[in-house]
Amino acid sequence: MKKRVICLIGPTASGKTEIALKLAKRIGAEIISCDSMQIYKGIDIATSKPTKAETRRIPHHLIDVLSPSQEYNVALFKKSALEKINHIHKKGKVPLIVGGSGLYLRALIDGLFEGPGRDSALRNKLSQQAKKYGKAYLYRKLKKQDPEAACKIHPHDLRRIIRALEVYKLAREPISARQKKTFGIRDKYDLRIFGLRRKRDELYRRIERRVDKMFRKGLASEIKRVMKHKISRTAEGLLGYREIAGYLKGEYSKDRASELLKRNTRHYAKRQISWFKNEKGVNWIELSDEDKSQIIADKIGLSLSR
RNA sequence: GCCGGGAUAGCUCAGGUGGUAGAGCGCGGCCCUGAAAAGGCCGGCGUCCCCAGUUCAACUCUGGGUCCCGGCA
Repeated sequence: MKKRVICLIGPTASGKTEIALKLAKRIGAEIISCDSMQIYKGIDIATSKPTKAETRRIPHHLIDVLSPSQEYNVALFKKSALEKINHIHKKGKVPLIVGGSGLYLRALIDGLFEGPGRDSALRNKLSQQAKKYGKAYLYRKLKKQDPEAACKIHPHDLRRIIRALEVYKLAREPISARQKKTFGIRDKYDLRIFGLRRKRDELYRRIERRVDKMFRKGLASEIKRVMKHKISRTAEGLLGYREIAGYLKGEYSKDRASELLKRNTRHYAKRQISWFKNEKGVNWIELSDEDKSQIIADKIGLSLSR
């Protein structure tokens, strides 16, 4: 009999954390965070982490493990998530994977191609070339090496062009060929995926309320603290980092920073919605403002026991 | 009150010897496999302030209004 793995996904501010805690309690689960930013220590407000009291009640994994100066990526996530799943199963408990990093989740359940990791020196070299000769130069190169990948990648999408060239150079095989050879845990476990959905305007209102709350809780001083130390490229992408840094440097007002953060978070939520739409096998749960998280958690729990 | 400047997409603004108009942002949609809270792509019929005149044709010219912004009183 296959062991069970449960996933809870949804866009930012959809209410994952709260429902996950209640569900975990009900079914005796331990939570694995599927989140590229909650992995970082010292960034709590900006990432809306569960509180210390909450993580004491329900064991959480892959939260607070890296310093913001360290890089993180899908491959690292996948590896440690697999370990955690095993570890939790051995304890006779059920792993509950919760988060909004869509790529991470997909890489975990459908697999990540076996490829060379990033090579910073090579990437630097390539991006220098792009600056010197233009993106089109690199794109033409890719077209010659790997026409299939070039076909999928937009000529302006420099990041993906570079990655494809990087893989070709290091692996001596096109990325498009490698990407076909992936396997994940979809069939290995009894996988149940639940997705949270809300009406667009309600979700956006929740985002705005959450950002206001972050400011009240001291978002600005948290970012100020983070800015004092070296920060990795990954952590730098955190929503709130650039927006608050601009305010702290005196480029614009606090209100403007809040406005920007709200807008950028809305854009982010939209991208998540787009991404999750293509996720296979999701049981979507339509939520509204009136729904209580306990009742939703109970519903999910009930559907799992049938 | 006088003298300038302005009124065009949700917002900020371009524009045109008269042939019904664009950019950025927002907003909406989408793509995505080692930076993913990142990165990329696509989408514009809108009373061109109102009224009258000239004209085959006015958002564009002329006259008269209305409102806004400067300066001077």
